Amino acid sequence: MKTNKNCVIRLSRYKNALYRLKSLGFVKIFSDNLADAVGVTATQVRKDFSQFGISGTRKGGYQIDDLINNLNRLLGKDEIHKVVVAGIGNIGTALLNYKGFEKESIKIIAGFDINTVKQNAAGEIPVFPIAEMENFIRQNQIKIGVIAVPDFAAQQIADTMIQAGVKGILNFAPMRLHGPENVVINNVNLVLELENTIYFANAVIKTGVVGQLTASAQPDGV
Amino acid sequence: MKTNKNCVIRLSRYKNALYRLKSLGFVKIFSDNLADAVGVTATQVRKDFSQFGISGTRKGGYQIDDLINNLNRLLGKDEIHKVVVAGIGNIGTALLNYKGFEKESIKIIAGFDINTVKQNAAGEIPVFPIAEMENFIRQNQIKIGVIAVPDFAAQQIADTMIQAGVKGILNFAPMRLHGPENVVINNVNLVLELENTIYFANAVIKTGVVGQLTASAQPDGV
DNA sequence: TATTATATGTTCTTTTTTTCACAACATTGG
DNA sequence: CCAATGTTGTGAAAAAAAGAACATATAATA
Repeated sequence: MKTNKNCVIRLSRYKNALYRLKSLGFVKIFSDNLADAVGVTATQVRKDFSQFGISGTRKGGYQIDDLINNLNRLLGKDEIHKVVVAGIGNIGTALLNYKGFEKESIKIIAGFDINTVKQNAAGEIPVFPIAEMENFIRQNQIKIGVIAVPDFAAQQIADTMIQAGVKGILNFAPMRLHGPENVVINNVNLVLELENTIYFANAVIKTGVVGQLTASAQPDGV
Repeated sequence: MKTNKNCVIRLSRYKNALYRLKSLGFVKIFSDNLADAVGVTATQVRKDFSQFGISGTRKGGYQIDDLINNLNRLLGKDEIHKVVVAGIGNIGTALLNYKGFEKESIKIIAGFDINTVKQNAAGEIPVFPIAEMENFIRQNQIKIGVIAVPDFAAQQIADTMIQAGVKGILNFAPMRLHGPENVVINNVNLVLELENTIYFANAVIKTGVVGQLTASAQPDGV
């Protein structure tokens, strides 16, 4: 199958929206409702589902529970994913505190920081010295790491993670990280997001309307 | 001119990379170097620049300072942009503490929180009760707001901001916000980013390589 | 059970984005 | 001053993504 990256990202959004709709009491849904909720066209929704072999019934639309199950399966949520976080500053702390991961089968099992004040081996999610990260990753066979350290330290942390066997990195440091072909690095740059927001807002202020933006995020491999 | 959204986002990335390269001592740069630094092709870099009327010299490449100036101008960095942040939790605090905005002409001038413990009118960046936000935005003619409150409160905060005159919102709450056509809402969903990373990492683990992902982020207007 | 209204699944088009290829031009060295 | 080298800028081609349209299936209804 041709794996379309934007498509996968949309799948995540669908799932997200479906959880919300479900919590509102909906049981079934039509492509155009879901399209509205996510901000794409109904055709796109159907096409995405079709591409991944998800089908509904020709007049009844889609069962939300079925959809969620299918999406979870596709997105790999039928197994628990263990994640470690390097850098327990504000963003790292936010992630450690966030309660919304469990239903996604994501479990942050440890944090690492160089600052002894942040360390706390007895916490609900323990925080260890960064020197212990490599061993920890190896021993627990962690495949996903989050980098929330200052930029100057980021590449080194990434290298360590990769060396220890991590295959996916979510990077919040404001720089592009490099790694081998078989590791996915997803960069989220908050400054950049704010800048873009400002740019488009300015465009709106000057021209009236920008229309529907559907711009690029940045899972960039390597 | 046809404003290509992805293109604008790449411009931000170029600028980012250029600052880094400059700090490393580089003075001029070629399209392929920059392409490497950002993770696109050299042609793409030249075409983007061309589209926005930025030019280099045929054998000397581009002067980094010129580029940065041009990009800043294009991205609206020749004026200071005042920003307010609603919700001084972990992410809100991270933004308030971040020192990298100044060189981008972005200035976070106030935070707002419902929790009196977070409030501190005398701080370097003052934090006021959320009830004062609307007036503050009006009086200071703020055009950009950041939402870092829990999901259930997000839409209401957005409505208030928009009512007060905000034209661009950067939303960290894990849900799609709605607003009128002439307001840009840029959603950054950290859970979703982590999920996507996991998905693509799994793909790597199973198939060996995903190749260069260039997937979508989501400035979605409305 | 037959009929009708409605939503899907898919093909075909259109649009957008990216890449290729190369002419034009600047710099460097003889 | 000329040739050799190397990089830009851009039009044309290719690829990818999104959208429109419609045939087909199915739920509801009588």
